[in-house]
Amino acid sequence: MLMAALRSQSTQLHPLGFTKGVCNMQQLNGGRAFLPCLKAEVSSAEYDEGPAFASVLVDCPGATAAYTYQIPRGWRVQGGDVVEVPFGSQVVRGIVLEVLAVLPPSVDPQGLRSLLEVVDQQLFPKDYWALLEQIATYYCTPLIQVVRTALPPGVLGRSQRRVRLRPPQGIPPLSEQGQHLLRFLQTKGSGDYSVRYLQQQLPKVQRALKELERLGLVETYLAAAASQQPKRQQAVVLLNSEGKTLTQRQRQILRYLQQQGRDCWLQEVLKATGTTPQTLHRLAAKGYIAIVQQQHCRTEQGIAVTPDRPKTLTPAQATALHVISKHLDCAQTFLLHGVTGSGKTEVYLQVIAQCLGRGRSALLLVPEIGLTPQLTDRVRARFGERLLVYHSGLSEGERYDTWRLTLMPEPRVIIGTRSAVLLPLVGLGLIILDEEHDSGYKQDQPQPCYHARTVAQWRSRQQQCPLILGTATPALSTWQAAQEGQIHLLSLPQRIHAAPLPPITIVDMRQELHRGNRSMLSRPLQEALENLQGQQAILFVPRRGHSTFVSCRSCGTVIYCPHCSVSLTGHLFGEEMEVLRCHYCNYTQRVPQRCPSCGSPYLKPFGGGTQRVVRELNRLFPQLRVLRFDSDTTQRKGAHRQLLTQFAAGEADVMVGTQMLTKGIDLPQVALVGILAADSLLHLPDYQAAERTFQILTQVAGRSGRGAHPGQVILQTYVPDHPVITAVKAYDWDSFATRELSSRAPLGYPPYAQLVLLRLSSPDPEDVAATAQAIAQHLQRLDAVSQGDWEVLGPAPAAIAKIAGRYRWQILLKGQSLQTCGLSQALIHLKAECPRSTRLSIDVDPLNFL
DNA sequence: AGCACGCCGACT
DNA sequence: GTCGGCGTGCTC
Repeated sequence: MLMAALRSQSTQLHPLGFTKGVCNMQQLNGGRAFLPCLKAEVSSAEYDEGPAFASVLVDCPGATAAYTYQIPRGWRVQGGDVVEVPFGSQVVRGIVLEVLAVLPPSVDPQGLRSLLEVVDQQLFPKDYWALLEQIATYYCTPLIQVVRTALPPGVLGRSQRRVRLRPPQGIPPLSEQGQHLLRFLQTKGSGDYSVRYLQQQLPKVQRALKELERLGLVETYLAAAASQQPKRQQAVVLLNSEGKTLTQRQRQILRYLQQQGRDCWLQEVLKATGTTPQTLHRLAAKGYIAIVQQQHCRTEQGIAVTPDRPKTLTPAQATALHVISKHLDCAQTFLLHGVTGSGKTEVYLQVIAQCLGRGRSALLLVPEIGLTPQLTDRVRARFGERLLVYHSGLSEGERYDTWRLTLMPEPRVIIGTRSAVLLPLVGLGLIILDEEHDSGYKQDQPQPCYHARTVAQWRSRQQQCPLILGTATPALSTWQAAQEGQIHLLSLPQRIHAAPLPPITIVDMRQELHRGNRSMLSRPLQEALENLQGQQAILFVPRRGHSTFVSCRSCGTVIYCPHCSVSLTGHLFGEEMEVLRCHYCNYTQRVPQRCPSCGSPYLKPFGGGTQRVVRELNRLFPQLRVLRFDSDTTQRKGAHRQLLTQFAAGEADVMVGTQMLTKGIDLPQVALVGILAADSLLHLPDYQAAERTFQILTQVAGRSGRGAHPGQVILQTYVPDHPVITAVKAYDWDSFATRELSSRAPLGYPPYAQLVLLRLSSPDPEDVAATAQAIAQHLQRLDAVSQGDWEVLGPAPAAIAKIAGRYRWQILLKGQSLQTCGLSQALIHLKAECPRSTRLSIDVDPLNFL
């Protein structure tokens, strides 16, 4: 309740507290921008108007309300400032919500403490703050947690308690633990550790620490939170390019600077002109150049690509572009529904160009950055230095700098994953979600469990700019909204150059078995592989190592993870050595020699993971060169790109891979796509199984025949008559969507209702079960539920009943619009009802039910 | 998250 | 009696 009051209050007050959000922007420098400066000058004379207090949102779990602090005399503090404050025995950071002239009556003046430091300023443009509050409200997440996910690393963060050795002195008698700890500190490195680390490494550290501290052998101290700072480098500024007293060398340097037409990094000049720092300093002394410290932005630099020009559009592309460009000032959402290979990207690029031309930035969201190097390259080729890339794989420095750059209104193209929708993005004029159906846009791990599409829709409304959702296989909710007219539907029904979609052949695997073919590769697929004739093939195996579990052929026992209730998956290390690994917690063990249950030696991997397919291929077609493309082989940084490049260059004939193959890969030489086990997707325990299957199969099929060759697709299944399979075969999106929607309506599944999933977990199986029961009962008593607007399903153990030693239960809520029924507040307060051992997470509009 | 405070079981 | 386990509650 306090939080709610605070929130509504602060929303009203913010316009006073927040300034424009962008401060002293340095001028751009040859396409290279500099970061906004960090700290405003503090002058004691001007702000001497009596006591002031700051209401601070503290970055500390369990502290969701705001706390009031004294602002030291002469400090200039505003809403949105990041500050460091004392909090209990620690020092933490927080955000100033508002500045108060009088102390709220609820705060005891005796216990009042002061701000310690202003760490950062002007990070929250007014609109941006409103967006974060909207996310917090909609996704039932404390505001501070939303702020924490939105800010780049190194802005928040807390101090840590550390220990260090004091100068050596006589060693008095010590307890066993004391000796142990002292020896640990002395032998390992500097003898300076965080208490947290020591607690993980050694038993009973607390006690031993106190002992050593009492005897003066060690001291503990509070280390400040690690801050990111803009990086500074020496730069050369040209002041005067003409002069009489110049040497040959000096003239050459000045000419170079003149040609560049911008400030250059000192290192860059040295390298380019082959000169020495002394020469440059001599030029500076003569007044021709200045050498200054400037901020250097750590933004991801792509490999150099040859510039690219806009392409001629097909009539359908041209129509789509024309319609969108008439709405560049409207908060209109478009569904760009284009079959695979229909040239959606070219439409994006040309809309982006128009947006930039109007001086506004464009945000291009992709499901996973590593999977779309081709798209990134194309954007870079078209827009060069205006491109910024943002995703969680960047270094902390890169993320910090890129984040700050988007505070400046300079028009840019930002390409990024889900989290990029949370960038401040001042001057935003266009948002594009490529592959909008992809579930990678939904966060389901830490709260807020936001969907990038939902947040993008809010931003589009806030900024009065268009939002383009592009895909060949829309999410059903998107499709439904388009049918109802809330979204403007734009179709690209044909491939570029009117290339046909590859025909799909369905192979009934039951008959294959009947005919005595026990291989994972059906005869038609084997024949197609034999007849590749220099062209390339992709074999798709749903899910990594799906059903490569190890089972005993004698008694049927399957080896499971001791921590999670999932079977372990076999992995090849080198040639033969099999290792078993858990997909959830990464527990790893060797394959046992004998079955742990019956002792039989016939313990064998089962089913067809990517590795087994590769082995089978090698056995049947030793002449074919095979590449494996899954999360094992693409873990290294840049491995995605490397594998794709290798394949594109024709260094392999067949690529065997998982889901990753479905995404944005454009390989003209692929003439054959084989789908090995379509069924395992269809039968997942999930109401979206049909939708997902249709999407994945259609996307994979679309990888074929993108070049001059027509291409073909062979789809293996045990249920050839399943409506999803027949719809995929016919490329009949409309009838599939209609059918699927009409089956969801009576069950009250989205888009006909809203779902909220409560996930509970605890190391104690009885604790979770009991808590889940208690919460479900509590929910039953709420007005929205007892009046029948909302339904409580469960509690039930989760499909994966245990992950990383925690037992999991869930409760599903189903109803109409969470926002209007007053349930959100009740959900937020549920956390307080859980015992410490159980964790509760609230997932609004969940997509992942495992 | 830390950290203090406080209430029960096994020892000098 | 006290030391030391960890369950509960608070931090402006």
